[in-house]
Amino acid sequence: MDLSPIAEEYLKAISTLETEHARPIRTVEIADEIGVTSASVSSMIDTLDERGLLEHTPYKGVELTGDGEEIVTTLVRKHRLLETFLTDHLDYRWTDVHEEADRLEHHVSDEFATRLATFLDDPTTDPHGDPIPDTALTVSEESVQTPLTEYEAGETVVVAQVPDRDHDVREYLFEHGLEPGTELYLEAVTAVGILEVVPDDADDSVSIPTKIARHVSARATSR
Amino acid sequence: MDLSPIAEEYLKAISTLETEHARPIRTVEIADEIGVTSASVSSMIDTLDERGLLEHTPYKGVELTGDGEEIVTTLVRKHRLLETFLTDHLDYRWTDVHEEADRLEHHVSDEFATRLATFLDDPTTDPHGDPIPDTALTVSEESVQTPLTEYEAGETVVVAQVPDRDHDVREYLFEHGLEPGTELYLEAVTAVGILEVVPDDADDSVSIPTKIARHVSARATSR
DNA sequence: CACTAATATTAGCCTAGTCTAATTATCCTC
DNA sequence: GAGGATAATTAGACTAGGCTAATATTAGTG
Ligand SMILES: [Mn+2]
Ligand SMILES: [Mn+2]
Ligand SMILES: [Mn+2]
Ligand SMILES: [Mn+2]
Repeated sequence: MDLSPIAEEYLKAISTLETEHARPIRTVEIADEIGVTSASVSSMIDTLDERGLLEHTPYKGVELTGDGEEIVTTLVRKHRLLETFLTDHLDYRWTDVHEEADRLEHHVSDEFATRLATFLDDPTTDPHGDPIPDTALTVSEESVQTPLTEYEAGETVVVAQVPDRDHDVREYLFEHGLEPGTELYLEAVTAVGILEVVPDDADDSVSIPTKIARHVSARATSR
Repeated sequence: MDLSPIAEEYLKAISTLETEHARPIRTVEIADEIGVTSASVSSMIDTLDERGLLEHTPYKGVELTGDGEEIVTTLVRKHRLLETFLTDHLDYRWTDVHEEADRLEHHVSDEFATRLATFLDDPTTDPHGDPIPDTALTVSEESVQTPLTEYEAGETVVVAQVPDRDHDVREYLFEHGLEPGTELYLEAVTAVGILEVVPDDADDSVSIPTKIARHVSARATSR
């Protein structure tokens, strides 16, 4: 039988946490990520385990199986293709596409994804700079990207990735003209950790709190 | 609170039956249309009545209220915009779009519909020739269209509408080269009611059983 | 090593939507 | 106008996913 959108959301959450922590994921972490109680998570873990999508060691945590990961990658591919379509063709702001894609990813068919990818000319990154898995569900090496906080005053970098899920961070970046592709001159790093940067299309410098800059990654300019 | 996709499907079914019969709709008719038991329908009727989306006269039948009709029209608009997108931009055959649209219509936001309509250049008919309600949810007068069976041998007509939901009928029409816009010369109507027609792009005539022709509507050619 | 805090699981209840079986209402025919 | 057929509703049970409260396990601290 087919997996429900809710079950799929659990798999995605577990995958995100695995990438973040590189170790088995605890019940309470999933509960926090999704916003349900630990009791609900325990029960969903049972059903996902029975379907062979994860391995559960009671009182220890869970790990996705190959099958579980495959489902997640399919979802991520659909999600990022949808986000790309929304920004590139429906004129959505890149700050507004995540929620729509997060709903639709569970309802578009594989056929739809294949055809949408062709329509979009097989894009490799989404509007937030995240890689789009290809048809074989291979994720291109997340090219070496470094948090903005690792650079030093005087350097010029290009914004590579911005967070897709945190509304406030998205709005902050949008309002200050930062998005994937924006070139930045790193003017100064203040004592309290605020970065003063000058975007390529602006005259004045913009202050970015560390709390936000930590989640923005950038590449050194090839120039 | 928001309506579930399932509740929305009930409203659509009732609306379809109302259009077809122009009288209050009975429980068993809804059950047949959706494929559930009468007991399930009775219970859903209660919830939709409580929400003011239909009026139920026990043992007599239901009628949609204005609010109920509005929800249906919004769904129909989304459905037909999606079908148009799928055929015109994702290269789906017009025979294959109904099912995808029937799922997605419940999950795309109003914002998405608005933007998709703009992207598509505000189309007024879908790939089956059905009218697309506009933003104000007005359905353009279903322009006078007559079933193919009403025409007589010797006339030339243009196919205006084909059925969107019946898989077998869709396949039959597709395989015989009939779709909205196809021009037909009505060669003969046989005693048993089979129509012999010649599509504009074919040399040979094609036989269409009455059972199918009844569901295809056409306009007399303006030529 | 025992105690406590944190975490996980289980038990039991709720809602939405489904079903079958039982009951009730309506309608049609004689 | 009564009887039987048909349709509608109600009762009661099941599943998925949620919750709270109770219980069990683990881990860390003294
Ligand atoms: Mn996203
Ligand atoms: Mn999602
Ligand atoms: Mn359709
Ligand atoms: Mn539908």
